[in-house]
Amino acid sequence: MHMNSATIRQKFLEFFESKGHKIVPSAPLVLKNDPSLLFTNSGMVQFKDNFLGNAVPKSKRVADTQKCLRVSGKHNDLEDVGLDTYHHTMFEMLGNWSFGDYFKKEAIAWAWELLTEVYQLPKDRLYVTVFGGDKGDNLPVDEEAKDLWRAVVAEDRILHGSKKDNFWEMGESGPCGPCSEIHIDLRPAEEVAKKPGRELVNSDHPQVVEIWNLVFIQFNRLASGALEPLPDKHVDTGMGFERLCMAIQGKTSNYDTDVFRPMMDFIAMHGNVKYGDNIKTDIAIRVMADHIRAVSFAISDGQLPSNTGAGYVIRRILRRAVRYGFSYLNFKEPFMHRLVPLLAIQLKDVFPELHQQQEYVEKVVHEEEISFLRTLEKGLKRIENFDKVISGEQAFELYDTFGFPFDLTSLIARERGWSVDEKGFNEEMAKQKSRSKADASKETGDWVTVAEGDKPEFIGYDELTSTSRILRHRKVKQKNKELFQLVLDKTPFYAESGGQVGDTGVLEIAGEKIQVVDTKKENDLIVHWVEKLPAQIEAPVTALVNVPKRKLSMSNHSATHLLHAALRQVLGKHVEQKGSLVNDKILRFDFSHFAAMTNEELSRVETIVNEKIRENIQLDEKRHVPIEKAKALGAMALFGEKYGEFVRVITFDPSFSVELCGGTHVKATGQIGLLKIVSESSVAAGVRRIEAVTADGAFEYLNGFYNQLEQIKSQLKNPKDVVASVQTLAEEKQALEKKLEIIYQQQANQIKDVLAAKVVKSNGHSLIIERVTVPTADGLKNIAYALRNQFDDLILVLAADIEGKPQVAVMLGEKVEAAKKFHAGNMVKELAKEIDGGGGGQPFFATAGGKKLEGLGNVIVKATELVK
RNA sequence: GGGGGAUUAGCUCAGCUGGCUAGAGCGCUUCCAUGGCAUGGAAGAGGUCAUCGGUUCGAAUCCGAUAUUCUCCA
Repeated sequence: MHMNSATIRQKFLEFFESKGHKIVPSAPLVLKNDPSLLFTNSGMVQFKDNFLGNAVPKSKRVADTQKCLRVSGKHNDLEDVGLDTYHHTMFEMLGNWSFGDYFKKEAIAWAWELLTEVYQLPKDRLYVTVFGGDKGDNLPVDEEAKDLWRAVVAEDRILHGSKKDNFWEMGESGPCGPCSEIHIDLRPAEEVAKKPGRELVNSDHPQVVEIWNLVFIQFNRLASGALEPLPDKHVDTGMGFERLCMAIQGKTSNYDTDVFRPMMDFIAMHGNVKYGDNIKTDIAIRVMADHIRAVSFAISDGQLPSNTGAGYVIRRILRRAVRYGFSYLNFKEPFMHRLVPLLAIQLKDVFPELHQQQEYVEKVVHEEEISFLRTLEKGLKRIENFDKVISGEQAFELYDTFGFPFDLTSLIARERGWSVDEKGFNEEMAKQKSRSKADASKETGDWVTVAEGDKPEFIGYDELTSTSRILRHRKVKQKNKELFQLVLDKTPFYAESGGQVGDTGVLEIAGEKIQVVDTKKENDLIVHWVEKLPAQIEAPVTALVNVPKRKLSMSNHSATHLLHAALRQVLGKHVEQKGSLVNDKILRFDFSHFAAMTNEELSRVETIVNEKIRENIQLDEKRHVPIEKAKALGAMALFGEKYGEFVRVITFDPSFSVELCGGTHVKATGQIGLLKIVSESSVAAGVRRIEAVTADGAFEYLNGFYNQLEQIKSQLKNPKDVVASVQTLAEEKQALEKKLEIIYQQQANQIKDVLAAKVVKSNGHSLIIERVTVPTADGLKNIAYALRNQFDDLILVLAADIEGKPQVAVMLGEKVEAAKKFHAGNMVKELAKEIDGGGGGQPFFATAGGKKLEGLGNVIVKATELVK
């Protein structure tokens, strides 16, 4: 049966919609507020809070296709992608969920119905697995699932799986449970006849593969390792979209489906090769076709390539693709960015965020390619200095310090018949890793429940104090520093999010004051970071936010909205927020724009914002607005931001600034007082950064300048025009320096002439041995060089008094130097003894300094003897 | 967050273990040659060697701190 990939995806969503599921959009690829994960790596990530009980699900039945990214983990490593025919960095995961609603029965029946009836996959090629039990966890075989399968599948197609394959866990701790997988055998009939597919399930055969995993979440794993049953049971399923397409379209590789093939043909055409002709070029084509997806979607979700964290992963993925193109397809110029439009069109209807930002993504990719190609070029130059045997340290330095990939080093070495010490390289790498690990070690303890409570409530939009209770706490150990995390039933503390920093403040518990050093979100949980636990953990807590700090943050945050709107007015609608930081000192706003802003543009933006401040526009805050309605109001939603069903809308003048935002804001813009832009700079290709200060910060900033100017003015005796005055001063200084230089030169010349007149001809040499007084060592040098230019048979010894310090200089003429009878360096060393000093230099010119000024006379005497 | 590197003329860079009065190519200015030019020739301007401190007779070079930037690891 033939179906294209778009149809396959659509049928999945339609199927579950018909079974009462709500179809939701994919969450962004890049995660915020989750310390345990950098990227969405499976469909369930966006529902984590539902499983953890921290959030109420939007609907009890949900289905979607989710963008996922995997670059490391037990089954996945970036370096494997492209080598085989089934690993990917970015992939789509189709999934259906039940939150305390249906369980194994429906999940199993529907999965089977979809695969065999809608997709018409052959039943005689399908196998299912069920959890076979585990002694360590004291769990039996999942008989419930097995019975349900028996209703549709022959007994001999139902297999038992180990804990590794059939018991799913979110992480070290948290919700988990047994799972049931559906596998398909895609081998040709003659091979199936030789060996039954059931023997190849879960044995890494590229054509006997898992296509769907149905997870039945029924336990919670504690940090101690023990399991406790969950009150609500959930279903979490995930089906790899690309693999499903392969199965339905009857291909033997994910890359042969219409998900990848058009892209690969495009790459092959421009690389002047044919896919399938050569294993090396095939790998390169797959790598590029795969990686551009991960990179493009990460960027469209707001993650720029960078040198830390998630951004670094994106950089690595892009660089790997460039590397393969460079080495095997001879792409010496940026090429990857040209794939972006193809991808944008292909997935326009599924993930519109890329299509909407196509130009921006292209630009970022292009710039990143250029910079990496430059890195490669520098590395290639460096390799030219190596020879035959490249040591592990050399290869590692090239990689670690200069970013030159190891496989390129060994490739080049192979081409030239050189050798590379790979073992040595790996050893250096291991050292680097252990250094970093030692630094990053962190231990997180189990949550200790103090009191039961619903989802903690944030009341900080309206209140800055509250009377609360501690719900739970835990210990976190990081770099020998012990901190505690507290969760309150309700809190006025704002948790870091949307760029605004977390609140600090004090918790008062039974007379004890506990400092809150930071407040952060962990998924939807508001976590207060404190340095110690209160003695009376169950007593009521008075929570007091640090008000002055918070107010400044509010001022900066509201100003950010005004700035955003003003930028769109001045520069155009292509301006989109790409990041922001708001604290009590400064606001930083990153946005997409392709050129540096002119001073005129900056001042227009500043003027608009300050006008809006003076208009003292009242804050219009709407909570719980349905997202569709908010968008209809013209609210700016950000790419890469995860929004719930209901959102908060912040408006300052409906015709000026309407934004979806969870941050805290001033009651009216007048409270901002003043906004002053401090700097405008570039962060990446197509992204500019503005830093600004407001309120007290702006006043201090401008006052600082004012005071500085006052000081300068008074230093200059209060001229009418300070700027002109400074300019004149600088010009005069330069002119004076020139004059002084000329005078020094003249002085030196005079001394030189005097000395030249005292030349004594002796043994065919022009001898000058004199005591002089000069202002600087440089002057002494100049005189010596001038005399060398005058006499090619010169032997010069000068004993100088330079501002009370003895100095000796010896200079030889060209001929004397060539004769090699005298050596200035040796001579000066001998003479330096007389002034308690040391020195040296080149064969024809050397200097020495010392401490004993009275010794200068002896220097003359000794020098006279030396040249005899 | 931790490690390594870089910062020299407007631009791209050289300057080895401290010591040729800090260089090259491109660009710039002036002049000469040709009908024209990414033309050829000649002369010239342009540098607090990132900043601050230290070691030394002497620091672009060695050491420390700061700033900026590249890069690897987490």
